[in-house]
Amino acid sequence: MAVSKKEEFNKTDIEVAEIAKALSHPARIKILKILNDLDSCMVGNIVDLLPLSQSTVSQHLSELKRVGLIQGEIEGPKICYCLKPDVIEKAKKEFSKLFTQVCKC
Amino acid sequence: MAVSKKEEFNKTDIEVAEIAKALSHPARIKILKILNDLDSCMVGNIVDLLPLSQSTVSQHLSELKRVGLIQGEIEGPKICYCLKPDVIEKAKKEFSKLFTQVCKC
DNA sequence: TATTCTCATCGTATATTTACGATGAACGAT
DNA sequence: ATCGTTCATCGTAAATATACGATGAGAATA
Repeated sequence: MAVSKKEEFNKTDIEVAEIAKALSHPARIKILKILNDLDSCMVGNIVDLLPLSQSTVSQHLSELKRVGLIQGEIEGPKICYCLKPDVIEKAKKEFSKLFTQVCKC
Repeated sequence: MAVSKKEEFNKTDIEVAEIAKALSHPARIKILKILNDLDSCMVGNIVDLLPLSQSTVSQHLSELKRVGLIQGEIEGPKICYCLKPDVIEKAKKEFSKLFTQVCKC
């Protein structure tokens, strides 16, 4: 695509778009729900619940981690992933604000 | 990417992901805001407010139209685009539900 | 009818995303 | 020290997204 022009927009719009991008695949939506449901949050557990390979799931986790919606902590040979409620809360507010702003109400 | 596996997820997650995808570019976020601000909503007006070519803007409008967030009505040689508040309202609720569900609160 | 305006679509180039298997690093257990 | 487990990353292939200019269709206007 030649050259991206995303940076030419305002910071808030870019931020919301980034979060939206992280949520733009059903696997990532489901991962968030899984992390909310499970106590233990090994990658293997998540892989078992998705129709995707381990490496693909790992990529999806990276994308969610990139925007800060989740975090991973090393726990021996395993990695414990979990939600970051403060970031999710912030995202919730930003989306709510956007929709309200744009909803003529 | 070999073959997409998106259809293998549940319908609700796919729907939310689709809306998120439509919101995953700052140009499209801005277009929603522009449509909310302007009375007249010709494509040309939108193009003037974005750092993108007419054809690119047209593609972004198509994506928003595809998921139903906006609609376009022919008005002579022009096309009047406008928001679809009911769909936006629905999207707002779905995102709110997702974040609440996933926020441990 | 010819011209102009408005916009979608086509063709194209390049970037990014999605998917997988293979590999290797890090760690615990034997 | 070796082995098994766990996971990220690499390499790769194919699909999709982003961007543009060119073209053409449709409608109003001259």
